[in-house]
Amino acid sequence: MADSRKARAAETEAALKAAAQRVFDRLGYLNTKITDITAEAGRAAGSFYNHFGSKEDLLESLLADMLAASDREVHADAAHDDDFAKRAAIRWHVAQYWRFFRAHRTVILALDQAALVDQRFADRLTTLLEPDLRHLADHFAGVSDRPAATALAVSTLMRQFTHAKLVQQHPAAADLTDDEAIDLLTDLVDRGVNGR
Amino acid sequence: MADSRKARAAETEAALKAAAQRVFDRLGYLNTKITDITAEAGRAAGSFYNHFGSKEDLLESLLADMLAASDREVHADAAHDDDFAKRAAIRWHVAQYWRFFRAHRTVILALDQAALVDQRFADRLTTLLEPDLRHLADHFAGVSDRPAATALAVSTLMRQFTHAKLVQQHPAAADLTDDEAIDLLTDLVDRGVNGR
DNA sequence: TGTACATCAGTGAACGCGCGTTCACTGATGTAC
DNA sequence: TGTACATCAGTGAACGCGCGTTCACTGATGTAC
Repeated sequence: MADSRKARAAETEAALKAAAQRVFDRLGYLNTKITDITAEAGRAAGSFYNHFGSKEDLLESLLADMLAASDREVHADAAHDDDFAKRAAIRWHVAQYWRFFRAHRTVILALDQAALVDQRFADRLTTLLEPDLRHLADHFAGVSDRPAATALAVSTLMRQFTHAKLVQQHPAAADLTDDEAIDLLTDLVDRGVNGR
Repeated sequence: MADSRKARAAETEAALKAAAQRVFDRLGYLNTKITDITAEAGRAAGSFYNHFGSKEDLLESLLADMLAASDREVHADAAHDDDFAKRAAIRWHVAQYWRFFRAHRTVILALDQAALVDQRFADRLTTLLEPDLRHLADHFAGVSDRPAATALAVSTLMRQFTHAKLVQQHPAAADLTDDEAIDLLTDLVDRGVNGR
């Protein structure tokens, strides 16, 4: 076969990415050394640099994968109800976020950690999240007199609560099923803005 | 004077702590090198180890200071209304948290960063925050059927929104005064649990 | 189809930078007599 | 009160560890003729 070399390279690159995710999960992005990743992937240390310029570069690559997957997921969904006066519309968005976080938590957390020590990543992340936040703010425009700030509050609430439950496995949320957690958040937001 | 030596040592230690806070503010805890701190304090690198065993040790010391200050602040306050069916009681707690975060933000953020890469700090932090969370959960007991999870959600909301506004200076919250921010959070929580 | 050479992915030992940490030294302060 | 010695805070050059990064080498795959 004329391109088994390219195939081998692609295989190694994929193996490094997969290994990176497992190690990030175990040690956290910041605590992970290049050689942790290559060891987990069963390759030599030098191999890493055939595929990525640095750990940050690899993370960028994982981010690109996540965004591609996210685009696919969003387009797969039918047009959604955006009337936040209705509880059901709010619940749909909360559930959407919950699923997204659950699917991509390793990369999301790695990005958070990278943003903490690297201003470039912090700016990058803000820019990436901005459209989602604006989208949320649009939904709040009909039901709140401060849609932008409310959207920010609600998105931070979802982000952190999801993190507490799914990553920290915080005892205060331990006995909630996913659906119960989604309902709890939905109620807080629905009543919080609709005053029901 | 018989103890001007002790006084000098105490002065240097205080200078190192103050310098550390300024540098943490500027670079973040994780990005700060020991020599950044000693340089900021105008001392030699070796001087650091006369007072602290490590950067973590210094942070522990700042944490102790913060807890002492926090105890004083709490005791200075008169007994507060704990009936969360009343908006005023909720607002008092939100405002209290806001003030605390504003006063101690540098140390709180440093602790967050330390917890990210050091499990010891993460556990430490969870243990330290546990009483506050329980306190909050008690207040929610009368108005929510899931007081523990609600307390967690509300505390993460306050933590992150305060962070977004006071640290990131997020554009979506830029035009809010402190009082407006506190009112927005109060409304979300009050309506969110009391369904008004 | 076979042979000779070129290219490429992968290897891992070695290099070197950054930074935490040490330690012999200084000068000032405290103590003993 | 004065002198001699001890103690201590602070100094900064030097040391060494950890880890990112390089690079000469290997063996396999692709290409030219």
